[in-house]
Amino acid sequence: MKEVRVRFAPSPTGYLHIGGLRTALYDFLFARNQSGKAVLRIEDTDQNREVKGATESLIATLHNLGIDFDEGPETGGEYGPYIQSQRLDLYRQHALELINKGHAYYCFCSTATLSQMREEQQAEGEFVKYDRRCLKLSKEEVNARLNAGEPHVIRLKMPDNYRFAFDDEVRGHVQMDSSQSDDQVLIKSDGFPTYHLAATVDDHYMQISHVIRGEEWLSSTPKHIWLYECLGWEAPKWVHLPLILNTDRSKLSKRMHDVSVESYIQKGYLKEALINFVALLGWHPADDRELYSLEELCEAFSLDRVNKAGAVFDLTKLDWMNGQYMRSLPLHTIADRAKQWFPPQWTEDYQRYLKIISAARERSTLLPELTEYARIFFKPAPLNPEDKDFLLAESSQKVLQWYLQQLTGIDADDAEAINTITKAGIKELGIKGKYYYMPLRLALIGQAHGPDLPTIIGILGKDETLIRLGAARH
RNA sequence: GACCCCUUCGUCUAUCGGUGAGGACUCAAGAUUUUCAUUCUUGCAAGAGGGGUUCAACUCCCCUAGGGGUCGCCA
Repeated sequence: MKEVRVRFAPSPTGYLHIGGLRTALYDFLFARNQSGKAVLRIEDTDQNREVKGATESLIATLHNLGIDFDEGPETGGEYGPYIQSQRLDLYRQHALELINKGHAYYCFCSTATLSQMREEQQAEGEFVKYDRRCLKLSKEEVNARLNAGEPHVIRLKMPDNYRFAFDDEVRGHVQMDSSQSDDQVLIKSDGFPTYHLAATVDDHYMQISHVIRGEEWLSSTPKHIWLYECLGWEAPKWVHLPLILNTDRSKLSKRMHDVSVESYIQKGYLKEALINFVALLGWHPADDRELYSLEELCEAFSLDRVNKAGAVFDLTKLDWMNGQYMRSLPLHTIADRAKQWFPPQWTEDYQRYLKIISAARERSTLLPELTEYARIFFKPAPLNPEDKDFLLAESSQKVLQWYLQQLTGIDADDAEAINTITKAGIKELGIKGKYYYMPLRLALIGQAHGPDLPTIIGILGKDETLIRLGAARH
């Protein structure tokens, strides 16, 4: 069997789209699963849309997520260059070849002419497509206008009355009539190729075995198939992934959702959760398992379990999953990832910082929430009036007084000893439940709810514990 | 509008002709916990509609409806 080679081919227009992440991930998983190669190719053929630095940030984001490509602009490889703007000659060469074979032609129509033509077709209720007026130009006239330096494009001549049929790996057999395909522009007037030409040429030379892309490409697949035929190349296998959807079931867009992967990372989502969650949007193994690491996904992934229907991007489940990873990942991993949200002084004492993260991760969904939970250990939360009154009550003061005395002879890290005196206090004072615990928690952290006493005291340390207890006494 | 794709709980999904249609998220109730969180248990909730084929259809076929995608010198 032919070696599996797939490519992820984003345009450097600013950020990694959630849909792009899913495609990149499936490319990666499929390649790994099949012991094939995953190629990263930058499709920067639209000079108007290109954003400076986008390529670098795209590569960095993918790398940070652990999705590393075998070949690409930064890693190199034997099929480079992997940036389309560096392969312009190759595209032009094949466009010319198509013209020579009679499969493509020069077109001098201006955008104004074209839009007028389209308006008329629209008004007539016709299928909107190029009317081929430049195909009728004589060779002499074409050459004359070319020599005169007239702006022009090169168009692909689609066949008439042709039935395109192909087998899509997820959709099965798909058929389309050539009458629905426009004479696509192959080379733009600025000399750059369009996606259709560039991708086809590159996929061929990079020996791509499976073209994995979003369903939005399904209807232009006939154009690509035709290009392969005209160029005399063998077409790859087609894999059109279901779309990721907005809540209203339209294609996921930034109008309705945050769609940039970077922004989810900035919000404090963990890459493990993001990857796990996105992997399950459109693919699912046969069993009921929900939690998968990247490695496990590589092991389990297969194209034949990719769904046909689009999947709504549901943050609620992502949040749940993130919480799962907040608790299950190694403590130091969470601690390191959370660091950027913490003031430097809060992490100086690393052992103490770890204790804080350990307590806080149980109660957090996103990374920045850890900082909020940590706050109470550096400065008690300000008491609200009711809590203040509660703390002033006679029984509360008794608890505080007693606890303060008992604690003096105890090690703050000795959880067992703390539990012992805590229980002893209940017996001794005859105060229990919220009347016992609330004053202590209020005095120690300024709020009625939170971690258990040994945890709080262990983090605070003995000195600080005594100070806070003392400060609450009147 | 034309063409193409899609259709199981609110959401992500399992099921590849024979199931009380399963799991997860959400939500509700309960248990655990001094509290919060976690965790556990239970519950609510689905085959778009109509025809076929078959002893048997969520599963195969057809029609209808609904949703989506595409129709750029953007990808």
